[in-house]
Amino acid sequence: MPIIRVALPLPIPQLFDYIAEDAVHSDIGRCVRVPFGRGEKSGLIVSLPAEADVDRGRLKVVSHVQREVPALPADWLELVGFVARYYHAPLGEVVALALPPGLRRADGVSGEDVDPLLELSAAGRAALAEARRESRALTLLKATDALGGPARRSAVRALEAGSAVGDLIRRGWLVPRDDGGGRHLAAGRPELTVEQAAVIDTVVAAGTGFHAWLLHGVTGSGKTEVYLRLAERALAAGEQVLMLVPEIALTPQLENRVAQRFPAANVVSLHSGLAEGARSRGFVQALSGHADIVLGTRLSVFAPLPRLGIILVDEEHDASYKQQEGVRYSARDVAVWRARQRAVPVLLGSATPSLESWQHAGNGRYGLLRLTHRAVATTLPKVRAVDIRRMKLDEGLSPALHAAISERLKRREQSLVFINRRGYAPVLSCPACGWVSRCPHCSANLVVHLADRRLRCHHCGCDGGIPHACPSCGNQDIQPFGRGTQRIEARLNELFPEARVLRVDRDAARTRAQWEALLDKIAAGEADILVGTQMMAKGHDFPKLTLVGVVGADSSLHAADFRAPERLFQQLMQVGGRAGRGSLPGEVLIQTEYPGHLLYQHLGRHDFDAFAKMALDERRVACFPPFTHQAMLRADAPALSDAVEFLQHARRLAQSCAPETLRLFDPVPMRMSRLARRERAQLLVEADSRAGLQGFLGQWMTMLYAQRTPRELRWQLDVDPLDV
DNA sequence: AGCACGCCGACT
DNA sequence: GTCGGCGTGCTC
Repeated sequence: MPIIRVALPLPIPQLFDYIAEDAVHSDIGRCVRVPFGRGEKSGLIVSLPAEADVDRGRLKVVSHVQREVPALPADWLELVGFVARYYHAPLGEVVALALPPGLRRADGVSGEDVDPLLELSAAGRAALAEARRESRALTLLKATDALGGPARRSAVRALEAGSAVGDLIRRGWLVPRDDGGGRHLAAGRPELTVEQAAVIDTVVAAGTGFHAWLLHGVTGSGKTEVYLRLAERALAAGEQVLMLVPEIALTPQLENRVAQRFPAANVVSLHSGLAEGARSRGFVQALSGHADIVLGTRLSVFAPLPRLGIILVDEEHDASYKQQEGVRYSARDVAVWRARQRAVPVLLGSATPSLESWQHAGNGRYGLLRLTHRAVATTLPKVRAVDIRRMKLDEGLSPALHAAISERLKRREQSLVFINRRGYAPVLSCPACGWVSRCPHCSANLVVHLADRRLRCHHCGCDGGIPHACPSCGNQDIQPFGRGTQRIEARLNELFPEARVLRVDRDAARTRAQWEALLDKIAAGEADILVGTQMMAKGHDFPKLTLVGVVGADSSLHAADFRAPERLFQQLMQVGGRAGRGSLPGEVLIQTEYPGHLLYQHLGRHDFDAFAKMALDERRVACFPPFTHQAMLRADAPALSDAVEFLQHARRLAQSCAPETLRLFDPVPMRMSRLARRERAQLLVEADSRAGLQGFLGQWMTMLYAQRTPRELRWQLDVDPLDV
């Protein structure tokens, strides 16, 4: 009587055995429904053990084995196994995170091939030949023919008059074709620059097999074209491409570009915003090998790809690759492991690489590839630090920035005022008694949103009305203190009444549709001055944008987090890169009280190498990553003392098994110690070697899982934490 | 995570 | 005398 071992989505590190009469070895990797306790759960078969690890009499019988979908292959089980081991998470939780929910529930998946490959039929060619008058159908047929080969239904739909695609199929002008023709390319790809060609040659010359590359390319140097060419080579070899992007909502442009370049390829996009059915279908297409390109956010690193040929990670420094809840994996790091496992190349690209990756490139673990020239514009923008120490600012705007904006208005070019704070003002305060608007649930201030007259917490989302008098002393004269996007927007409207001011922050672009509408508006030149947060820093081209003014950058110069300077440099470099991407030269003005600060100096010279060297030297001296390896144990409870007590207990347990080289810090309240009515504390663990850290964490977690914790207390481990 | 079992305070 | 509090322990 065969026994199956099943991973279930439970916060405990055990697997559960069941009896399955007809189970065979090839059922490993299949989804199942099993009786569990009083109810039923869905999980994944991970092995067929010869003997159960409990008395046979206790085993229950599996309810259902999902055999309509191909089983997850052994390499995929290894992948989730690695993630479970490295991040010390229960295997079942990793499986639950990696599998689309619909698939894991082991119910059927409908309609796999939703994007058929189409080509012109003889009838279609005839219709094209004898066409005399224009019609929507003919316009589309012509455009489809111009692609020069077979194309996916979705690619045809994206063409002019694309909505007529159903009509063309009904008339028999376009017919399905079943050959896996993902190799066909659209005509008219851009010429490569010398640097781009050299980069591709280097990757190609290294041959197949595992190679990790760091592609450092300045903004506008055409990294995407390098990705597309490498993808093209993989597709031509009949391989699948995995392309990771930070946030799919911010990169519809890339999605379109990939679809346009490879009209016949089956491009599957995977992200958490997808409807359940679509995500399951995409995953199954990857699994069955019908997907040619998987393009998606961090969770797509778990796509099973039987013909995987290359992994591309765009904007590899981006923090959104790190999951910030549950299993706190880094998709970028998992991608590198995956490439090694599958013996394929992986390319990490960025204009501002993470210092971790930069260090790997420096010591030869990664090959370093460079794009030092802009492909799309003549020069990099001129960066200038504006010394505001002796200046009278107008609502945070310096005379220099004011003048620069006026100049752009005269020349009918666009300006961007970049401020990393949304809302009207970061806090409402009373000058008489010192009262400030605090969030009742978090250790954060409530932000003034004047547009809808609310006080809002950016951490837990709660909001309330703006009081007319100080709730503490009754003073009528309470003032918004500090500046956010809305306040700058309001002042710019007063200063430049003739200009069209457009605010671009998370409040203005709450949905993907709103965001795309804003992008269209900017691209169409329907705005003169943009006021934006970091959303504006992501890779978009605005040809008429020639000025970026940075307000309030200094605040992150002395932040407590040792990664703050790295993030600031990355952010300013990225947002500065928005200036002058068309034929017009760009300019960046950074308002600062520290014009001599080395960070700004390096930025002014676009000298990432010098900045990275400085930052890495500081990290080496201070024994921070990437020179040490960290893990963070976090606990949260309604009372701070409970969280701290648990961590102190955990620390005592750790001391009993910690090697000499391990450094255990004291439990401390987190910087945002109170969040959504829960108090949070953390305990940092540091080691010189990854192996030393991992060995310790294994023992420590075993001990911690064995502890019974008070029901109101929750804890989780964060390996390689980003926020310390 | 659920969910049951299991011992101590205010109610029909 | 019961209903129910959540502490503790198990789920193949």
